[in-house]
Amino acid sequence: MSEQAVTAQSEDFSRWYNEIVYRADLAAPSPVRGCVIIKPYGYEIWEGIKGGLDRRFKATGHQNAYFPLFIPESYIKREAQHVEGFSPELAVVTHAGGKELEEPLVVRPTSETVIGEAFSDWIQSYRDLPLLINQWANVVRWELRTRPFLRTAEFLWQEGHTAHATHDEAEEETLQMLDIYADFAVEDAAIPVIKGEKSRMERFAGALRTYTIEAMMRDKRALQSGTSHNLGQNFAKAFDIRYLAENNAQAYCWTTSWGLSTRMVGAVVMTHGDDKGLRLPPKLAPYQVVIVPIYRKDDQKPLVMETVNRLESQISAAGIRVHVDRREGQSPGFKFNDWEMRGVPVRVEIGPKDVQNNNAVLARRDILGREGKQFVSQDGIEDALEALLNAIQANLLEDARAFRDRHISDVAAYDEMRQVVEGGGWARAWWNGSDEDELAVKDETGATIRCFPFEQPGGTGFCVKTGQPAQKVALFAKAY
RNA sequence: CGGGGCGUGGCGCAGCCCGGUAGCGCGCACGGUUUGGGUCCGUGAGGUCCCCGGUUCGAAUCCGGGCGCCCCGACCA
Repeated sequence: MSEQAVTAQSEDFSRWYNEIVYRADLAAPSPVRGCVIIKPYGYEIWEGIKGGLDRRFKATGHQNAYFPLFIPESYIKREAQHVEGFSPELAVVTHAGGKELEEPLVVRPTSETVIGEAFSDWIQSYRDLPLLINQWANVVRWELRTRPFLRTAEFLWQEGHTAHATHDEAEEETLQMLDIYADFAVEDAAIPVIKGEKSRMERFAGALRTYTIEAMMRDKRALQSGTSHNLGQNFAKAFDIRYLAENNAQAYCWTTSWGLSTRMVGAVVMTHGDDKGLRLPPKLAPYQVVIVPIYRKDDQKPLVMETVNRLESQISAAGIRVHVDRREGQSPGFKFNDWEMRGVPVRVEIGPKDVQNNNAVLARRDILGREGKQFVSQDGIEDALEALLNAIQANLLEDARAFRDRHISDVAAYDEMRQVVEGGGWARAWWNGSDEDELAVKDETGATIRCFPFEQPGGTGFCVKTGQPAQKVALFAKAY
């Protein structure tokens, strides 16, 4: 790791992002174009995300299962819009076992089709419904341009797939899962998100409706951070997912799917990070607390380390993830910078003076310098840390929320919208345009409709593009 | 697929124009020094100079061809 400072966010945000990802040791380049190696520190963040979501899925009655990586090519083609949406980015296996396959196998870009096929076997009766399944998996989408975590050719995610007896139940499920994503984002990742519905253009290939949570990154670009789709009966009809109702009549199921990916790791980096590196929300931080021992000469070392070891077990026993930096070659100053780069929420410094005074220095990552430092007694340090971690979690959320709200503007005129978007902000405007109008906006301003927020101002207005009366407002932004 | 750039120890680069012992910074190993905000000094390990062909006594350098990667655009979780 180089010891030079990273590129400032203000200077070149995307360069900043790449440097942070590699220098904070989240990921490493892979031999295959568009793929990355997720290193342990990055993977632990993902594990935190998995844990937070999985708990919520289970609590709402979902079960995990696993479906094959390979999908017969013909499956993908069964739902018309689905093929059209995914064909360009499929990786296809044509040979295996030294022979050409009779039917090529697609490496799954998503699993609606295989799971739909399975569901049609599993579901016979209304008594089998609802069927609530989730899988943790890798998927492949051969994207033209990739960036670590934000868009890679292969990525990790969870995809939920459910089947229901009625449209309303499916809709309820779709919205419930969006709520779960939003709750996770806000509570665990400290990322404020806006819930809303996607426009027709941005809808999932084959869905009736797509809902999204949208987050604002530190460069003010929007990141779609999780989506939930009401698939209607489209996949049920393509894969013959039917059930026998109470009245002894056959009916097609109503299905949903919803996913959240390793992109969320990128969201955490870009929502909270600053020029010193990552700032991890305590709930997702692999290490919530790092202890840096400080000693001048070898004779001080045993004394300091004795205290450090004692505090380590004391803090760990309180359920706080703590790490002691026992590296010999580096100075404390180096370690301070290193852990700031890696975004550890709280640093504990223990030196000879602290040993003598039964003290410890706590330094918080979200407030750098003297202002963020405090001296506490070693007795009950775990309580002080607990409180501090909570405060940091809350502060990161508040910080991100304030930043976001500062950069969303209501606009009435098209020129105004163009201005806002050019300045990097998000524009909220009345909309009743067509697909063509939406495309035109993208061409002319670079912004897309991120969503029609659930939270609407009420009343009606005039479309920012067509000038016609409009029923709802849309959120426009440049997106990742 | 259009437009630009680049391939030289693990990483970042210089050398190429004008052919002649392959260099620098970081990192790594060892020894010492230092340690409360990125210590300093010394010693050392580490290279098919992207690949193939050509010119030449001699090619990282010149010529021809190929491959790969990065950035910008269109596509996208």
